[in-house]
Amino acid sequence: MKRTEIKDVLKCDDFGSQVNVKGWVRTKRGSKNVSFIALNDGSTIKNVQVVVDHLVIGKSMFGVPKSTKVLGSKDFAQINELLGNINTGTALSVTGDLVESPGGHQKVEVYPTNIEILGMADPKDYPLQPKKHSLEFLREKAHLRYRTNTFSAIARIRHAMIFAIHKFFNDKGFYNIHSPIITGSDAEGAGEMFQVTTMDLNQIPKGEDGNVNFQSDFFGKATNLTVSGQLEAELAALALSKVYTFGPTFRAENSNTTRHLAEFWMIEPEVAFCDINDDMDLAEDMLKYVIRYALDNCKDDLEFLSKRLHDEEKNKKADERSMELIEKLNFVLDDDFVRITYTEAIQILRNSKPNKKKRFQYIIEGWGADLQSEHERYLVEKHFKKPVILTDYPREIKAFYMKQNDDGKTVRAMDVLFPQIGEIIGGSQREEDYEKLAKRMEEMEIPEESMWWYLETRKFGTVPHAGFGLGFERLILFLTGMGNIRDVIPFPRTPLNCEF
RNA sequence: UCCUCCUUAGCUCAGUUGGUUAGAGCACCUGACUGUUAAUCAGGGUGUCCUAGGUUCAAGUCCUAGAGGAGGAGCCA
Repeated sequence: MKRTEIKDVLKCDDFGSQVNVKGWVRTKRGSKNVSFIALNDGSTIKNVQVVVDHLVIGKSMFGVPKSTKVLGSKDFAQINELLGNINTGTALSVTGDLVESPGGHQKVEVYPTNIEILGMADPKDYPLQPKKHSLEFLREKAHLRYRTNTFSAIARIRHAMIFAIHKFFNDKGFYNIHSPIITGSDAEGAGEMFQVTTMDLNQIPKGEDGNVNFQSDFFGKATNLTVSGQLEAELAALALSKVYTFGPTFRAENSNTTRHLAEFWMIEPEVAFCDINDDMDLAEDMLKYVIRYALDNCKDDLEFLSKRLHDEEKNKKADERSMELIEKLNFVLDDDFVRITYTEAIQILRNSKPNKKKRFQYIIEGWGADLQSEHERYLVEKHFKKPVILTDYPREIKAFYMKQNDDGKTVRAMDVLFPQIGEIIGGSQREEDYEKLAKRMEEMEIPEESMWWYLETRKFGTVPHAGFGLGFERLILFLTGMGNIRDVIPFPRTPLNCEF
């Protein structure tokens, strides 16, 4: 019989019809004559309840005579063995009647005439119990944590967001670009890189100067994993007009926080004939689109995660609790993001209470200081109480490729700041003037010879263009209300941790 | 990389000023129960108190070092 997914079974009202469901047991409860099995197949966060009448299953599967009433008789040995092998984690194929549930917690349930055990799970060894586990414990069981409500919900939302992002850009006429994962450029300027080599690390060939000789390496030169697809995306945008990348990104920073991964996924749109204002519009539109998509398509999972967050924060003081998850998502949709310049932000921060009362760990003295997370959080969570886009940062604290303003002091950077997670997007209008770009690279000691291809786009038909980078896992953090980025990617890579 | 905290049963955790045989809830095992909703009821402790040294008559508890984990900061997305 053809399998029906549980999400469809739960929607069905064709009572009396035969169905087959397959899935993994979440809990089994039972009394002498009847057992209740909650079965989940990942198609939805909801379980289907399988109600096993011991006499009925005995009759249909093992030919136990209808007249049998003595439960201890040997006719029941097979039934008891079957039920004994059904535990949390066991994989089952269940065939039976779809019936309207007399219980209050579900509309339908399955009344089986046949149960096949597809894969057993010894309850003495299976680590997941029908109870709340700590996220730290589940991180160590990353191979099994998909089988929990929290992590299956996150997985489904992650998928929905991947799809929504592609749909958003496709509908707007963007082309998806596969930027390279192995790069020969060591000047992407976005952080420490992982080296890629096939050399025997015990016998590294050295040149006469004592430095490593990469000529015998696979590519004949030093290579790394990409830290950004932006530079390649710019090349594509200066031919295709509107492009985006969505790929893995690698940073070898020794960052030990709830917001950093060594391997993460990044979305980087790049648009020609576009200035920083268009760039901000695009960023705001995209964030609102995908949040709207999640609210429209991931309702059950978001409701579960909202409840989870609420339970988690029960012990916190009222003013330390976060906003209810779905309310928070709607809140982002309802208002325009605040757009202010770095200079205006400094003014606000200098006059703020925590700055005057020296509550900030880093006191804002004057223009030019880099903003710390405490300052960003103050602006977003206390002052404006909505997402903020900061623009026109001092050029000294930003990357070489950002377009320089006429004031000679600032660049057309824009950072989108969200509550709790801080910087979710970093972007800029790019410097399209060859002379200015080359001069800035020289000042920042970026070797021109390794970036000749990038510079050539400013020599041949250069146009104003802009783009940004969105950290995918930070988006998922925000959407799911989770507190640690290691819980929104299936197999997190962080310093000293590359399990699975 | 810096700062702070944590590590006791399968899981979550309690364990007082150092003092008999180290505890609870859940899980698990045994049994009871005619429809449960993280079922309930009765019984059962299943332990390298992270590791290695040290102090002490006596260490889960104090000291030193190490390992692992978490939170915050920096870097950033």
